[in-house]
Amino acid sequence: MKTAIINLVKSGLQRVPELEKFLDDHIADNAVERTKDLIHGDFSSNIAMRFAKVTKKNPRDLASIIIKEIPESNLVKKIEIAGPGFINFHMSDSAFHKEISKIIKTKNLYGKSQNKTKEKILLEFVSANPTGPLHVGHGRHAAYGATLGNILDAAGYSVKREYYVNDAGRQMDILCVSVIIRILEINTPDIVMPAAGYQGDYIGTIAASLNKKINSSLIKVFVHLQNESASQDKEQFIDSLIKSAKDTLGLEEFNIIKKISLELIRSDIEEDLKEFGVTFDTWFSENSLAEQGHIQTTLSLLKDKELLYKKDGAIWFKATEFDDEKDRVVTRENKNNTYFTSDIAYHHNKKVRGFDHLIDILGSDHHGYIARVRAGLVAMGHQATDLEVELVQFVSLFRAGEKQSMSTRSGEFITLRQLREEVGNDAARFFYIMRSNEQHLDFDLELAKSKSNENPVYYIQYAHARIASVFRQLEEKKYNYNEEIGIDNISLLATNKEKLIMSALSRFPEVIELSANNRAPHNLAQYLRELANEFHSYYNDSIFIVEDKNTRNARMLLIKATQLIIKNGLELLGVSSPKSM
RNA sequence: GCCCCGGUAGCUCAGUCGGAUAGAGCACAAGGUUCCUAACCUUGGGGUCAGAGGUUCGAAUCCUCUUCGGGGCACCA
Repeated sequence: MKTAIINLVKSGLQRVPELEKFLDDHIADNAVERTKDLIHGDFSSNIAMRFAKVTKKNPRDLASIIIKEIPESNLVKKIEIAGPGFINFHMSDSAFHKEISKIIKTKNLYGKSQNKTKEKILLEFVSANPTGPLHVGHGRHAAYGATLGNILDAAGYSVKREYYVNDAGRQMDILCVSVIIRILEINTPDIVMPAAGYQGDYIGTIAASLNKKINSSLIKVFVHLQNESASQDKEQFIDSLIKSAKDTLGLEEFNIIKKISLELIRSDIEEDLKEFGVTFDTWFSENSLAEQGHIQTTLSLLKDKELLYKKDGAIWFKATEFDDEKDRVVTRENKNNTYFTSDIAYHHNKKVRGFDHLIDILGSDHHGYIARVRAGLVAMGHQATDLEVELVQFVSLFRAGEKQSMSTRSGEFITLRQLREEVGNDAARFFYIMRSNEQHLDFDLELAKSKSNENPVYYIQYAHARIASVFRQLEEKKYNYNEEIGIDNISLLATNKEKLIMSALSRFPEVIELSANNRAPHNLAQYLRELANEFHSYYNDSIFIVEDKNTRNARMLLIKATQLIIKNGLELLGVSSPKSM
């Protein structure tokens, strides 16, 4: 609907000689917006004010020149100049009626782009280290990423979702040692988990499920452990434990325990997310990059480009040549590559796999990392704009006004699973995305749990359920819903409430477009609340199941369309649409 | 010290490349159901858009400075 108005404005511009040259300007594409107040019509354009200066004309005069050139359309009832030079469009009733029958006919396709003509996007999100269960912070990433993916899909992008599994590096060794200690603990209960190990109960669960025989050589690890002195650095201590475990068990045995532990945790995360309605097209292993030689290829490519140098025994990448603030180590003094090296290879690999645009969803604490990854990507021959990073701010969990702690190592965090069990998937999904991702989120457990009017999820779901209930009532009263009669009599929808709700419904495609462009699912959440509000208001104002067959079917058609949009919208948010509550 | 995000009603937050009288929910006050679910609706009060300058026809929105809160500035990930 909005596109139609934009096209009208453009064809008006086209016939004004001094404005013709601005036709392709982005100003023309963004010159039309919904009005806040219906006394200004349905759509409004500020185009005359925008071009007043370059044409040296009074905005109102320019507006009248443009209006004269705008072609007739049966969508538009009236065009008028208002205020300092706005061009206001009052839509005809039939324009809205057409939109409603379009919703009814296209059903769940309404508002969604049919052909995937836009960029191929790789959306990477969550990517939490597989060292323990997801906590409530990861939940926000999961909800935001999944919803954004759905919305981008709906807006016509081809989207693949990916989870990057950090299955290489030191923290995996720490995980493995933590598991070994819990295995030893089964026969040696007084053994102590070092401070730098993973403390969570799930480590014990893994140890128990491994069902490993106690190898007598493991006692050496135990002895080593007993020698822990209070003065020793806890990070150094765990490193020496890792070394001694590898030596006594042998690398092969150590890696078996590591691999099994990793897969147990990773598959648990996958299951957790799946239950949350969040699925991925690929689970990309960091380790596979090294195994398939991508890290070496990357390093030698950078070397060939003379972008690497040695200093202090380490190998550095000239990140400063690509707008990073300092050069970065790719290979440490101990010959191990850094995490950053994997990331260069990884992001290069994403491009090689044929994606036009890469979106990474990261925690806001990673913002300092962006410039460096982008530098790596550009060094590998790609565009700086190929990589887009969306930052998600932290989640604070509140219970009875008290802030809950969230530290992974200590094991005292609230998991995503616990949250879902407590408040339910629907409330969790909605609460996570109802605020802008750039905003710190105070997640109020009591509120999310409350089955009351304080909870915005139920407000929207209730609108959907109420409509289902009206259809049930219709049957009980022995009436049939006839869609054709409804469409034939759609012009009977003419009350103020009906106009308001039709206007709200016709906004849905614009909201999808807006949410996609702004990477802002909360826009959609807010829209659904407004739509539900229009419906509840209509419900209280009007009787749908009336005697007159024509009016009855027209109204049922309208609320059917409303139900469709609410369902489509909630589906994008990953929230269910109950038929009764 | 440098960088990123934020500061909008009592509380939690929306606010579309800058647009018309700054909005919503909760809370508060007053009403509404012989009729399709009251998990609902209607009405009302409530604002130095953190502060100060600037840009212009027009600023919550853009620029500069100040201030407060969160985060980041590794041969960790």
